[in-house]
Amino acid sequence: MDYEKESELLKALGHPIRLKMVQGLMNDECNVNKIMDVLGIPQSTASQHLGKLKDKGILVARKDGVRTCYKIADDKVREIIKILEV
Amino acid sequence: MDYEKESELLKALGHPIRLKMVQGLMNDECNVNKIMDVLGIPQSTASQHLGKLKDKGILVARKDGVRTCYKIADDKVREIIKILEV
DNA sequence: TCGTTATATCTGAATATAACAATATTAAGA
DNA sequence: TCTTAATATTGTTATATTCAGATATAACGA
Repeated sequence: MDYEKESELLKALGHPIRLKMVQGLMNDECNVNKIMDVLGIPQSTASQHLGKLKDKGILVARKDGVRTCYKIADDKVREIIKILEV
Repeated sequence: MDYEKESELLKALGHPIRLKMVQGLMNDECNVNKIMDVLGIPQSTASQHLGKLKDKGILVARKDGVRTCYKIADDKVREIIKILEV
């Protein structure tokens, strides 16, 4: 196991807002605007958390005009979320 | 899902030393002294990390005379480690 | 081009975490 | 009781994270 890498992954998931974001993306892709509304947080805060999730390879971003759609990029992450959902 | 609680769990696992500790405890229980030697870190550092893992309910401690044996207390944690090991 | 919308980046203050030496505590044996 | 070994706690310093306002950038329609 690459302890540095995997612990970074866990740390990135280890924040309530980011955990909500990732779980919310388990089913559908979503844009920052929508995520921001659902979570009730300022736009810059949402963007920063999404940026961190992207940096760690948890999410990938796809540009669609002005919008940015994020989705889960790592199957390990999906499995971890499922375990926590039980 | 209790986002606060689960994200605290992930955050506690999200440190290379703590991840190594928990993985090392997947098979056998272990005392601080041994863990410290294996990881090559000062005793106080090891104790603090173990303390945090205990606080978050990831490990339980059992006193055996002067020794303290830690073991994994949470099956979700075992599953997460297994996923990361693949 | 201008205005608007969506998103990202910058910035600084507040807070949290990390490391580790020093010290305290506790248990067991001489 | 005195010593020693194992572990926990405390204090300090360095570093990282979080939040949110301000600002920048980019795409689109009028």
